[in-house]
Amino acid sequence: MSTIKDIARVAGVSATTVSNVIRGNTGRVSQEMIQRINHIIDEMHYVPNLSARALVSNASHIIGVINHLVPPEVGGFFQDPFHGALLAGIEQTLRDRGYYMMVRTINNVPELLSLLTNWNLDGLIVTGIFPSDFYLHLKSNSTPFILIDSYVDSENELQVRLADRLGGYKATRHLLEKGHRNILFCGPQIQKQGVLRERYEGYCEALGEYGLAPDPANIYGQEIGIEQSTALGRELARRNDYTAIFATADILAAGIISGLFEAGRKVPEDVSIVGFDDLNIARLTSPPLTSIHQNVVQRGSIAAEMLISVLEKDTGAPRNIVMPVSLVERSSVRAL
Amino acid sequence: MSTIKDIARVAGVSATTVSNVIRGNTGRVSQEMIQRINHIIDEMHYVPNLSARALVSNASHIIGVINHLVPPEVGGFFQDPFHGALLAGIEQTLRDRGYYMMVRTINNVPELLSLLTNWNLDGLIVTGIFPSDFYLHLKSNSTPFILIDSYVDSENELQVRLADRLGGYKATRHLLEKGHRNILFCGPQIQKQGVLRERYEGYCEALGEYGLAPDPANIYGQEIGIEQSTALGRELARRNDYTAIFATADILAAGIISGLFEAGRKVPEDVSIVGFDDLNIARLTSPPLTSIHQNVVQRGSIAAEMLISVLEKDTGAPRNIVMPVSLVERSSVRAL
DNA sequence: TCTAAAAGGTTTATCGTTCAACTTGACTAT
DNA sequence: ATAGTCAAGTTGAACGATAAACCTTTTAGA
Repeated sequence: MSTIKDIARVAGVSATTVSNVIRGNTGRVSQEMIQRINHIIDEMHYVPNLSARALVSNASHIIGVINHLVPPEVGGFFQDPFHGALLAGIEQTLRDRGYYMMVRTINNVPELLSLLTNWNLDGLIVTGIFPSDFYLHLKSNSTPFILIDSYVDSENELQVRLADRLGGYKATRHLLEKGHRNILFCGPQIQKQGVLRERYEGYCEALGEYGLAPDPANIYGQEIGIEQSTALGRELARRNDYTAIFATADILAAGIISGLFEAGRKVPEDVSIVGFDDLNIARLTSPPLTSIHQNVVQRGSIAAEMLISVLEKDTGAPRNIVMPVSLVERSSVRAL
Repeated sequence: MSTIKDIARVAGVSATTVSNVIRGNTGRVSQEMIQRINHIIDEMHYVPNLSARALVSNASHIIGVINHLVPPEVGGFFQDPFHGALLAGIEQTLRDRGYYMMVRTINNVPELLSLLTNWNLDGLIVTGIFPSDFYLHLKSNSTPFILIDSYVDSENELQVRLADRLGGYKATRHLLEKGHRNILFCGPQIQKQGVLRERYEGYCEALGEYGLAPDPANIYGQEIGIEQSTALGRELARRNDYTAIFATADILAAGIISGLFEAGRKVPEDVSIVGFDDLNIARLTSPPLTSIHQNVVQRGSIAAEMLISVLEKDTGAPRNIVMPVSLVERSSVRAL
């Protein structure tokens, strides 16, 4: 493997000059020399050693992608299709912009801190739900970070949010417009705040517009694992005082459909259902799932882009984006 | 951020001694000093800078996970559930063994080479189907690598293969035993060699045992994207000279089921189907899918483990593993 | 008493880059 | 003629760690 000194020797200049050419810092280098050096670099297949560069310049060009608390029932981070789509977008953008990506599951604060110091990470993309002490440690560290699905109530914090409330509203409103009145709400435990809370509020708002109030018996705080969601489907097959379901995640919806099917209930003939996320899986259920669409790949991509803007001191770039949602109609909802 | 010198100063020893303690190279350090240094390290929240270590020791403790040619129709690498499961296993093991993971999509040879020199990667886990010139470049480089789903005919090459032929055989045999005689084979273009070829050969072998020969009209070289697979389902709904389908990937099977459903054909009443991989999605289809199971997460984990064994000079470790397959019966096959 | 080995370190060079501070020669302006 | 400017570099220290070679002091044995 050739080093910058090898190139310098062949070109008959100092390493600094080569370094300047490589980094486009060519103010003090003649045109011929630039050509010459670039040619030699190609010839010798020279590639800069980024560990060395990271050491001296204290910037690694590595972005860490960390995650926490993606439920093991969905197979953890990498097997969760939502996070898969997110990663696809993140990776694409980081590659295009010349950054490397280091993905890591973080279980506790020391792991977080060692990740940061170990590699001089330029920045961090934070996915999954993070406990607040993680957030505090991130704040007190100088490494810039952007939050994706862990919301913080601060306009100044870098984050890529989603119009979750509107999504919940649109899903419910759609079912109401199709004539449904008794609509179940299924989603992981609703917290005081966060994604789920917002979707729930959208659900309540839509009901309100039709003069309906949420009935506690219609709220299922269900985890989105496969076992749990199919089990929920079978359980729901035993009730028949409702005609529709709003599931706050496609994988949950898919499980419910499967559970209902096993119990002999048909979608949409017997039960209508609307999902959320519009992941690939929404097109693979039988019937294909009507869902609230969000562009997850793009969301990852935007997160990466925003973080890089901050790293590269583009102060005009937005710090807090709310991505839109839309309803995608397929075949899982029937008009009454 | 404190450095090794800060620790050394506080402890009143040289940096080398601290370095020795950190790396457990404690032959020449007194017990009291070890305690003292460890205590100071904790106190000062010292974490070694791994770029510096990588630079001097020419070993980074980073393992690259590279992929190529995962069809965009399935959403690329990260959105493909097979590769997601693989990554889950890889990441888990790498973390446990103290390695970092750098995931990167490689589109051409220069990208491959720069990845290698940039970071002094300790090793490479290669996923996805790789063209042969990639393989040649990998061979000529000194970085150890292990292949997962790109087979090479060499007992000496590090790889984690699957009993694909047996899988194809078991799937087909199962359908035959249930009384099916006209069985379609659906899978991405069958090559002269590789995974698909082997599954196809297993299919032929099982047919042969029942005195049947594969009928070219029954072979569908279908890509596994969502659009294509649901389209195939609709297309297959127009034929009715068969009773069963062997789909060589669960996502393909799921699409076919969905397409058949749209066209009004029922699984398993009208058509039986067996998938391959037994991914999470196999439990979410309606009906749940009978599939050939492989432990993908474990496969990733084993690959990481094998690579690390090589890195750490464990010469006794196996170099070439073939993982088992088994049939998992769910509800997508009906006995005739 | 003297020597050898063991215990417990230290010193110095080095990894491949970058960065701040110099240098050198040619040209320009007065 | 002489200072001043500019183009086109060079030099040497640093980044944070590791590795090889070296150095003391203490202890044991003959």
